[in-house]
Parts: sequence; C-alpha cells; structure tokens
Amino acid sequence: MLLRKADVVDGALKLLDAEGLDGLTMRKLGAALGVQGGALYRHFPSKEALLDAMADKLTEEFLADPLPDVPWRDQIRILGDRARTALLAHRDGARVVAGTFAPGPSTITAGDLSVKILCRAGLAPAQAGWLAFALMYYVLGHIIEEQAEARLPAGDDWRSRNARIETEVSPQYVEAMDSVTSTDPAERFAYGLNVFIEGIASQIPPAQQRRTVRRAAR
Amino acid sequence: MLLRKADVVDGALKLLDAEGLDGLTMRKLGAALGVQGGALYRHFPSKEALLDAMADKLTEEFLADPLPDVPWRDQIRILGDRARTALLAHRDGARVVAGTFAPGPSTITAGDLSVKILCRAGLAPAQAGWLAFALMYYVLGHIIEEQAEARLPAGDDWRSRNARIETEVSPQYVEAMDSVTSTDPAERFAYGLNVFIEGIASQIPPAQQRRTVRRAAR
DNA sequence: ACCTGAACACCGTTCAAGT
DNA sequence: ACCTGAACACCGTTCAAGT
Repeated sequence: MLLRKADVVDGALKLLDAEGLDGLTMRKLGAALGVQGGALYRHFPSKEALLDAMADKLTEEFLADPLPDVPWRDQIRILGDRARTALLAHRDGARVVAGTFAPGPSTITAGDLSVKILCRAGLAPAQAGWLAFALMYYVLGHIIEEQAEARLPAGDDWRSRNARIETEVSPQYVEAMDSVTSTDPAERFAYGLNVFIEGIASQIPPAQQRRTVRRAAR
Repeated sequence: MLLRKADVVDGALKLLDAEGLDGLTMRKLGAALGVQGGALYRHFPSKEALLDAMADKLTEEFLADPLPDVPWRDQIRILGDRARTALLAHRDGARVVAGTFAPGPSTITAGDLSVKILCRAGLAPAQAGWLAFALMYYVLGHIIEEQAEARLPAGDDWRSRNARIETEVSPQYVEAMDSVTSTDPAERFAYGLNVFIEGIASQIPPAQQRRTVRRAAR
C-alpha cells in the first residue's frame, strides 16, 4: 500500500502521542508506517518539513468552525481556548507548533484571523500584527509549560528542586509557585489571556472604542 | 591545564556564538577546550545540565545591578529591557533559556524578583506568579523570533513564503506583516511589554492602586 | 581527580538498485 | 513513482585504562 503525504502526517502525529517529540525519529516513523526510514524522503524533503506539516495540521483543527459574531474580547478568548484545546490534543503539540519554521496555509490563516479581530477592535494593522505575535507567544509558552509539567517525575516539583540549590526566596514567591502548580491550568490560562485583552483595550483610541462598544451592545 | 565547571560553561557560550545552538555538540565543545568530548561528563552529568548552567549564566547577567526604586511599571520595563539585552548578547540566547529544564539560582532569583514587583504593584501572590510566567513567555517568544529572523537567508521573507503556498490573505494582514518585518524590534518589544503592563494594571484592586500611584508620584 | 580512546546505540539524510 | 538496503557523517553517553 503506497503512502500519501497525509498518511505520513497522520502517522507522525500518532507516533508523537506515543513517543513524544524527542522520540519521534524518521526511522521509527518509517517502521510505524511499514516502510524504511529513508523512504519518507519521497514525501517530505526533510524532517523539518514534516514537522511544519504536523504543526499546520494542528492549527487547521482550531480553525474549522467560523468565529461567532461577538465582541472582539470574546472572539480572542474563544480563539485562545480553541488553540489551547487543539494543542493539548497531542503530546508536545505546543512544542511542535512553536518550532514551526515555514508556516503552512492554516498557520497563515490563523495569523490573518488574529490580525483582523484586532483591527476590528480598533487597532491599526501594524500594532495588530505585533500583538497577534505577542498573543501567540503567550499561548504557546503557557501550553508548552503545561505539557512539560504533565510529564515530570512525581517527586520533582519546584520545591524539591529549590531545596537542592540553596537560593533564598521570598514568602510571596513560595505562595506564587504553590499557586502555579496547584491551580487548574485552564484558569491560569484564562486569567493571563484576559490581562492581555485588557492591555490591548487600553491601546485602542477612544473614538474607535466607542464604535467597538456599540458593536458589542447590539 | 585542568578544566573547571566555569571554564566549560564559558567555552560553551563561546561555541554557541560561533555555531549556534544546533551546532553546539559535546564533541565540538571538547575540541574547543582541548579535550575529548567524553571528558566533559566529569563536569556535567549531561548536555542538558550544561545547557541549564549556560541559561543560568545568561540570567545572572541581567540581575547584576539592583533595580532602581521607581514605580512598578518602570521596574518591569527595566527588567524586560535588561532581559532582552542579556539574551541578545549570545546567539540563540533566548532558545537556550527557554529550553531550561532545571532552573539554577539566578533563574529562581529572577522569578522571585518578578513576583515581588508584581506584589508591590498590588497583586496577590498567586496572580503575581501566574503573570510572572506570562511575562516570561512574552519576552522569550519575542526574542526567539528576533534571533530566528536575524539568521534567515536574504530572500526568504514572509512574502515569498506566502507566495509559494496560495493562501488568500487580507490587506490588513499584509500591512501587519510588513510592519512586523520592517519595524525596529526594540520598538515592537516595548509596545507589547507596555500592553502587558497596562493589562496588569487593570487587575489591581482600586484600593491598592491608589497606594501605587502615590508611590509613583513621590 | 581528570582525561584518552574506543566503543555502544543511536540519529538525519542520500542514493544506487530494485519493483 | 515508490521503496529497499546500505552507507555516510554525524550524535550523546559510557567506561576501562592511563596519568
């Protein structure tokens, strides 16, 4: 049975779940698809290109449904939550997307969508572009950390690591770190996303802001 | 001449500048230090541990001077700028720090400092911790991208990549991407950092905020 | 204690040859 | 066109043996 590009990407995502990003090798992927490792280079010019295709497939998923016509703040919240769900759906999903070198069609569409939302909110395209990236850094950073923590050995929390090296630390830091490790990641994610949204709101010129509020009200 | 741990870290940072993170191998580092690759395992149990030590050294640099007693917004701006300077000082510096597995003393001190600033601004320790991480995601994401762009082949801009795949894109997106690639990264960095700061300010309870304003005024 | 030399168990990638 | 088999040029890591 001959392989198609899509088969390779699907197999790679399956292997990703089983082995993690560090365990994803061309030889193992070949074996999982019943083929020699080298044969994969008929379908992708490099492992990097395959990883780009995997990232684009993950991004595709959270673009499937159109965004509802709600105020821009809610649209960003929805986009953020969908991105999080899509990235958490595969082991190391966030790391795969963060490592994207050449963006695919879905990655570009996602960027386009983010910029359009921020422009409709009242930002100039330039600032919308800058903040779309900033938003992406937050989303990816947060989820990379979530997925890393999920795979730590049981006793290896921040407390035991701090104890090993002797660094004095404020009681506030202790409380902060305890909260980071004990609070539902979804809540932390939403909180930070909201801070971001309020920061964006602070950059919208008042004239535009009025228009936005009316949009939200109808 | 026998090697010390610090010599290995210094040599590794030098080799990082010459070869980049992907070109940094234990064998090459050994050769640069006049030693076999395997000999490095007398000083570090793994390459990962060496990379952690490199990351901590980078972090150490921007903690050298104490923060001036200015309002919390300015303290965060100063911290962000110092972090950016320190990370840009070495090739792939941001990727090295982002890949940190076990934080060292400086990394912990930097976290402690961030949390303290945010608490002094009026946040509860838990939220201060969450936002300290969010802040770090932004800083690292931005600088990783800066350092990646700096090494792209000349003709390989977003425009030529988009042309290769046929994805329709809004005129706003075009303007946004042009702005991202043509604007001074320092300006973009400061803008996003400020958005973040204003978002944080929006989360501070009014009672606390008054105190903060007075602090800033004196 | 620190380093050498050599090995082990892998990698990504290429390519003549087969079907 | 797609795949095999085998190679090339590397990796991180380990370890007996030297000094």
